[in-house]
Amino acid sequence: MENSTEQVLKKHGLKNTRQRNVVLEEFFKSNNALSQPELEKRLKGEMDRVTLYRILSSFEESGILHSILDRQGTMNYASCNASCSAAHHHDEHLHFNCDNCHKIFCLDVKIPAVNLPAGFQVAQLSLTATGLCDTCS
Amino acid sequence: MENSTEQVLKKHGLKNTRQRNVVLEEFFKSNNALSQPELEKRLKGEMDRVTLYRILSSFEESGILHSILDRQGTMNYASCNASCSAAHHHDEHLHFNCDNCHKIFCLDVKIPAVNLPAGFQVAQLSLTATGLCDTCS
DNA sequence: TTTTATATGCAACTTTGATGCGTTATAATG
DNA sequence: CATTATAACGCATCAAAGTTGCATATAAAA
Ligand SMILES: [Mn+2]
Ligand SMILES: [Mn+2]
Ligand SMILES: [Zn+2]
Ligand SMILES: [Zn+2]
Repeated sequence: MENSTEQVLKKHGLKNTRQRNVVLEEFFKSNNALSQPELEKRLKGEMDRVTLYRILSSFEESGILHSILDRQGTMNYASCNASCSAAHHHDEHLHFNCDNCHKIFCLDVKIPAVNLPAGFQVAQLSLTATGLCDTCS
Repeated sequence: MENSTEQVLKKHGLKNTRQRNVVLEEFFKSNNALSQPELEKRLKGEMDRVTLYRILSSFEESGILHSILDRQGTMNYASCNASCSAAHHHDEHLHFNCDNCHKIFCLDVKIPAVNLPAGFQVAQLSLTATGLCDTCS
């Protein structure tokens, strides 16, 4: 009987280590994005700082997580939806950064198309909102 | 006879120091945003690293520059338009981050309005595009 | 020209992140 | 189940970005 974090690791072809399961559990428990500093605080004693960095990178590369830069330049991570893979991320949605609780939410809001001046070729768009989240407002 | 950087400093009520004029000249010479590391490289020997940080902060606070976070989390700065002040920045336009030359351009493209889920109150929107700029494409 | 507030330089420190390397543990294979 | 190759981990070390405290220098006002 495998738990769900182990299933996710297997599905993405990653070795089933204690540290990876611990990190993944944090995301399963949270409904918003988690910053690297926050994760480091929560997992102090559980694993080395460097291991956390490497796990986050490998999770992003394999399509388990996607990264979000907040207003202060801090790296945050959130679960990807099921269709994400190493080959392609499908995370072009709005990210909401609450000014009060500082949480970051992935909202199911599509990024509108924009008209750019001639010569500019868009590869990717990112849209971030600041303000008050639904619980803080 | 004052040069234009001195006029800008006076207009914003900032002391006219050699270091501030040197920093401001870099922005007058550039048609794209400048990153902190790039500025530090260019102004090595001209002033202390800490002074540069403090000048950039004061310029942002007084509405001379606005800050832009690029994809790698590096802080960049660009000239504000004439109507910006300490009280309010008017820099809600699209920022284009070229994948090739890595320059950041402030484009005169308004950020479209978006519909958020109930409870979320937007204070500010930021829209960033990556791709190829007009000279690289 | 003096005075005073502000800006600067320098030292020290923190945080975030990267890299090299020896050791440990996973998972495949026999 | 035992062996073994390889990937992951822990630890040490380093670098870049940014902050803070304090003494000194310098604009700008008096
Ligand atoms: Mn997201
Ligand atoms: Mn801009
Ligand atoms: Zn909130
Ligand atoms: Zn370019």
